[in-house]
Amino acid sequence: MGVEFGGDCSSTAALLMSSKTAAAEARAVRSHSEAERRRRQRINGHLATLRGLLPCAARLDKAALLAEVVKRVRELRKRVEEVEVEVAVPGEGDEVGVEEAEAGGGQGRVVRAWVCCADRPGLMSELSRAVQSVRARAMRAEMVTVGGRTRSLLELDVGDAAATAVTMEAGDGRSALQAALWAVLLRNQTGPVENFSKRARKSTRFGAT
Amino acid sequence: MGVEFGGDCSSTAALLMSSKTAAAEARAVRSHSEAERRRRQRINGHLATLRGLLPCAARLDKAALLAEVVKRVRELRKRVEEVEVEVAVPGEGDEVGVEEAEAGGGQGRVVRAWVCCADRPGLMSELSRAVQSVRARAMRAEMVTVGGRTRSLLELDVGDAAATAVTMEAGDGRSALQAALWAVLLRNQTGPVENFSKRARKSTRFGAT
DNA sequence: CTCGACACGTGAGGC
DNA sequence: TGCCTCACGTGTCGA
Repeated sequence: MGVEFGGDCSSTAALLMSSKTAAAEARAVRSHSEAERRRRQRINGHLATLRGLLPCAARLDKAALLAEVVKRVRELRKRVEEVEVEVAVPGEGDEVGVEEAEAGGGQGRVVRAWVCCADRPGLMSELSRAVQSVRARAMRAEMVTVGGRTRSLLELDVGDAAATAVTMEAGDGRSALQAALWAVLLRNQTGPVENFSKRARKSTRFGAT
Repeated sequence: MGVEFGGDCSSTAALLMSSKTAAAEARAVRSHSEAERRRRQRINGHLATLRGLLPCAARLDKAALLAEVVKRVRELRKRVEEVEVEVAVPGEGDEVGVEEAEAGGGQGRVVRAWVCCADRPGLMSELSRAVQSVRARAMRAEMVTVGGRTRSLLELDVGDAAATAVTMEAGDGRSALQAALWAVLLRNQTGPVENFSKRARKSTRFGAT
């Protein structure tokens, strides 16, 4: 309302203010609105792309769509961090690690163990036997091999560890597991155990987050 | 420009058009602009959240930010589809599947196999031996166990399969692998093989995208 | 001064 | 009718 009368007002204003920039301003104003329109097109185009990318979020409020996008990004980011950062590309050095997992699962102690070494046939079986040898159970295992080197991550349920090894403390259980894993790793080597400590790197990280 | 004169124009218009809705429209107009302002706040709020969520995309154009978000969502969606949809939560029915992977890795045929069955100690070792029995090599393995049921995904390098089994065609190699995996699965059962086909579900999906 | 990005108010259209 | 969402043109600030 009042816009159709605004023509008179603005023309009056134009006559009053700048006399020389009459048609020049007209072009400037038009280019301005066109540029703004293009900007909106870019934004809404990306918004439409996101709408297509999200499965459930067709026909959604522009704001609600963005909220949904935020949710999805958070979910996916968490998923990736869970499984991808942990099992990274195998490193150059041989490595064995054991650490307590955060107390999320509930009953039974959960331990996270990883081994990085040269790949060889049967390695998976040997690791599995090592796990069994300390009375642990693999809840979840992941392994990646590239360029002849392999890295395995084992999420182990060590039950109520005290029951299976009454005389052991928790620390002994961990080092038993670690020793078994080291044994698997060293079975690959030419010489026996004399370079044991030399090959040990940042093993048995504990409580790292 | 002309807006400061618009006050006169609009009041004139108000006097001319509807005499009774004078102050009512004033309130309506104000509420409208306020609502619109709130709408903008919601959108920009979510936009800011996304800005914080993306690592590299601080201080970015609003449109460029959305483009970056689109990119991230595509990346993450691909990642998740690669490793998470395949290794989903173990189903209720026993299942063995073998399929050719897309030709991404380069040399050597890559086969993707999965097994879903009841969990038991030593299952991992048996699966590993089954893989070895068909002269395949595990490039990558993933396994998830929940509620006593387990599902494993194996990405196998079957080398140049023709070399290890000269008389075999590719199809025979696949079914050999599948038979070995079925053998592992059935070792768990009470009765032997009579319910073989009853337990077979959507096994040996092939070429699915 | 021009260009690009932003927030604002406003008209149109959908429940 | 009122409320809501959207696109539009515009004023404004900063390179």
